[in-house]
Amino acid sequence: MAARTLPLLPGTIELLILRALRWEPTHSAGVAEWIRVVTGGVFALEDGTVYPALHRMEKAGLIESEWGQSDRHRRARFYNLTSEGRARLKQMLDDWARYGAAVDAAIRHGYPRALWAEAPRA
Amino acid sequence: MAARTLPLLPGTIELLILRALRWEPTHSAGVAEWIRVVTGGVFALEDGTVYPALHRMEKAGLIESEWGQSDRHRRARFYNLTSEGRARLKQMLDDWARYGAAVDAAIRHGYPRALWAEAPRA
DNA sequence: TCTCTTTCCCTAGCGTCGCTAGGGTAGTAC
DNA sequence: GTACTACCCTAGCGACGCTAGGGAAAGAGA
Repeated sequence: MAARTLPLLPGTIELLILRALRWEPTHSAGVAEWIRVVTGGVFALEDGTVYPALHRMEKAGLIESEWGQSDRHRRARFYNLTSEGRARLKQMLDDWARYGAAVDAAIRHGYPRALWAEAPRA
Repeated sequence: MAARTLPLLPGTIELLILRALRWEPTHSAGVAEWIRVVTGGVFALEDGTVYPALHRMEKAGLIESEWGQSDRHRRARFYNLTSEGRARLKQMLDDWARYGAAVDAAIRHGYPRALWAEAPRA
């Protein structure tokens, strides 16, 4: 577990989508609805945001899809996690934890520069 | 404090930089170093990442700068928070808290869709 | 004095990604 | 059969972080 650095967090959507699909195959509107509900409305994604993300992720092999029928008897494309997607989810959860911890550490840091800087090199 | 939705977090850099400048005017390399140290190396930003961010933020009035001398006797541009920058920092801290809470809520959510979905509308 | 290294400054260009805006089709309701 | 809803999709844009370059100034050592 090396002290790998992290890029500056694009792709929270990916994490949320992977998480939304963890339980059962779901179509786009269902994913968006799940995200909206469980985040208390903090994230409210439009169609046009979710679809490209889903397509990107399918292309990347993280999810797969097939046509089915929605609750309301409409044609709908249901997405499901692949094993690669599950691995990715695991990694993203880990990254998120480290990311959040790092930002929190910076936020809570209480000392001015003079006190954290190392002594001048020899 | 309405249940405003949040965009999907670009600009963690901005938060980190504002936080780095909270204590005293610091030049670019100092900011990058502070971020690297307090995040335990999780974020290691290059010059080319920090400068555009600083310029953007100065243009936006969040920080201001003047030439000075670094610890190592080099010409260096020291950045400082403006009052607008402090207000922005406050807001970003709040946003970050809500953002993190929302993502955490989604991550910890333990129920499949069938159990969170509302009953079908009348 | 001359060269090398370090420190700090800066920009161009690229790829990714979320978002807005728009449009299409199939099923249901009236 | 007309309106409405649910679900699908894409184009194009702007923002942003990143890579990859390069340049000037101060000190160190020969």
